[in-house]
Amino acid sequence: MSSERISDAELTIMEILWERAPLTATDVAARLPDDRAWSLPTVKTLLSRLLGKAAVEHHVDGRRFLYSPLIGREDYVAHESRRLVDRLFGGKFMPLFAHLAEQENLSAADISEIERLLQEMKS
Amino acid sequence: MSSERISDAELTIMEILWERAPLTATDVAARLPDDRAWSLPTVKTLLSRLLGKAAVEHHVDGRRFLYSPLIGREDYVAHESRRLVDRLFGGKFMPLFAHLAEQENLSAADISEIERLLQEMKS
DNA sequence: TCGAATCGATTACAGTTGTAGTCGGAGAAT
DNA sequence: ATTCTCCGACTACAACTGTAATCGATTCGA
Repeated sequence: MSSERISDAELTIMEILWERAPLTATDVAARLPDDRAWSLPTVKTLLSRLLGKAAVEHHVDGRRFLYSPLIGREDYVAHESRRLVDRLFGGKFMPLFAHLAEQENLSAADISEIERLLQEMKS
Repeated sequence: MSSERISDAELTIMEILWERAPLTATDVAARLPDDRAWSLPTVKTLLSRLLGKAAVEHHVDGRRFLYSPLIGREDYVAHESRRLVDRLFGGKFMPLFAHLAEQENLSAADISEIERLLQEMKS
């Protein structure tokens, strides 16, 4: 649950923790993508906010904290996808699919792949 | 273009203008959905901000303004969809489709509909 | 043991967002 | 002409965001 929204900057932190956890604040900072080379204080602020939002937890390790995600990536992705569908496509999947299919200019390979997925679902 | 993000409240206004334009601020307020019964000043603030973001334009009609969208709904939807794909699915369409298909629990009718769409695209 | 390096906590600060009040001017009604 | 009403413009203000500096405590190295 925890319907507090995770901001863009916070998501950057979550991605790092989803990839590997637990990590210290310093570890997280070291794994930042190059285009987001934030200072350590910034990383700590973001971690605190995520703690407040119950998106991560920490436990003490000596004199520092080890952070781990509390929200799963799957759950987050599902939540955000649903949000988009609700906001822009009247809550329905098909219009989104139609939009994406048109927009993304699917290759023949993509189409086959989708067909395979559909077959799978039928069974 | 105009990469200024449109906020949630602002989107509510845009939806009204996409459905029908031009409209005065008072008209827009009258068409608000019940769960967003904002005051007239609020609506005017949001319209001003949208003007600042070049998402709407207005022209004078006597002593009031008539507002119309400058950004098309299609463009906005495409932009936001792409944003989601980039943020959460590594910019690729297929993982999003796979996720949605699984999540949304497609009916047999949905599946046929998708297959039909795919056939269409092949030609 | 005494300074240096680290930690987490607290504070900062401007920009955005949600939500609205107030004010001065221009028309409308009398 | 005077008052009332309505409009857009400006102001308000707290919460959230992005980005960081500083501070007090602790520990590590010398």
